[in-house]
Amino acid sequence: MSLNHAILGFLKDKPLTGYELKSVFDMTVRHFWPADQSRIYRALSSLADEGWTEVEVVEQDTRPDRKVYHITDAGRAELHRWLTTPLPGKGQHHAELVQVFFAGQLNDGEILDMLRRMAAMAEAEYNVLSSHPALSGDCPIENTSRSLFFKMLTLHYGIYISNASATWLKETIARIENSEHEKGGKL
Amino acid sequence: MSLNHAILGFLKDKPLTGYELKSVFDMTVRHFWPADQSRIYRALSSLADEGWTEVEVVEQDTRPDRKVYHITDAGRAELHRWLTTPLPGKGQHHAELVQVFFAGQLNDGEILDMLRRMAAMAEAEYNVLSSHPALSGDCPIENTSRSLFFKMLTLHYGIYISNASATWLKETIARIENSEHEKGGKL
DNA sequence: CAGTAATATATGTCTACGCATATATATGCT
DNA sequence: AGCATATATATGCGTAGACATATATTACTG
Repeated sequence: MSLNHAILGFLKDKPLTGYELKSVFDMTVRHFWPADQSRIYRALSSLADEGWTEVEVVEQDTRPDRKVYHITDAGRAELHRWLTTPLPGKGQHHAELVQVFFAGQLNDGEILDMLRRMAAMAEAEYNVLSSHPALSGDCPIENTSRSLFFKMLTLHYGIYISNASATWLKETIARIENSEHEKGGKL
Repeated sequence: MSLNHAILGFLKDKPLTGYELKSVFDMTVRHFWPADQSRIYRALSSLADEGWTEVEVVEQDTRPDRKVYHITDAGRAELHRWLTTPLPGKGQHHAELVQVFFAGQLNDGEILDMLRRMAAMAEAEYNVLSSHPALSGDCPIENTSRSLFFKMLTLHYGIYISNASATWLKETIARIENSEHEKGGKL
């Protein structure tokens, strides 16, 4: 399970609590691996059950005790195993494309609303990623320059793909505005 | 739920059985909406429960009776409602990017294996989509030229994105072969 | 003074999805 | 003769994920 292994990946750098992990996920991998708070806590339980992490309970007076998770040797081995194992390439479910696929049933106004909305989403995504703090050297996690290189790669991938997506949508909108779909224009 | 609405989309053209729907899904929307056989049958049950379809049982001697599903007026209304409703933009989970994100923990040989494998997958996807029968005019479902226009759009999107993905991976591989990640090269 | 955000963990529950399996028969291939 | 494939539907089960809610305190902001 990728969530478990992503957590191991973060814990390898530094011991963390569930609460801290939630904000680390949000600051770094949110755009390709959004993680729900409740799932992080449950994943942390299962990692400890399997012996891949150990819990250090830090008592606090005024707040709930912090449970700081440390990766074990077994956890490091499991992380390495997973990182070098090909993933079963599961087809992604892309509900927006289902809407496009059946858009012929709508009138042009409805279709343009749909596509403009999607284009706005793709552009917003592009803008969010393009203004990511890591791009201005403000990196929220500890990194060697080597590990930073690969973390930045995923950000650049997101920028690249959201840009491609937005471009495709804008071109499609332009084609529909020119009524190509009614003139039998070639794709 | 998109599966339910995709089924309604197909049934609007033509009444179909679960078995037929499975092959229609595989021939048309598989690349952005893979549908498990068991899920299709369960979806069909729930569509009938909600009154969006009606079942016509066609008896057969040697095989199980065919249950042909027809869309109802309520079903057509629901389909239109869904097609014109913005989807809650859920972040996709992309496990391969998790592997790239933590790839700094691997050695260069392991990383190149990973990226070459991913590039091969992306290229394979690109090749499959590029040789889709619909591109040579061999279209497996009934279509007006208007509805065909939008169905083709999703195919072109897949080709466009898988190409972008493969290009990004190949460029990344080249950069690592040139050891940019060890020279502190800029991204 | 009241409301909200931050710190911190945890459970309950629903749904979608994936995989396996069950049942039954005809046809075609090797 | 045996095996795979196509036709046809259905249930069982495990897991991941989404969303809500519970608990408890401090610190800030209007």
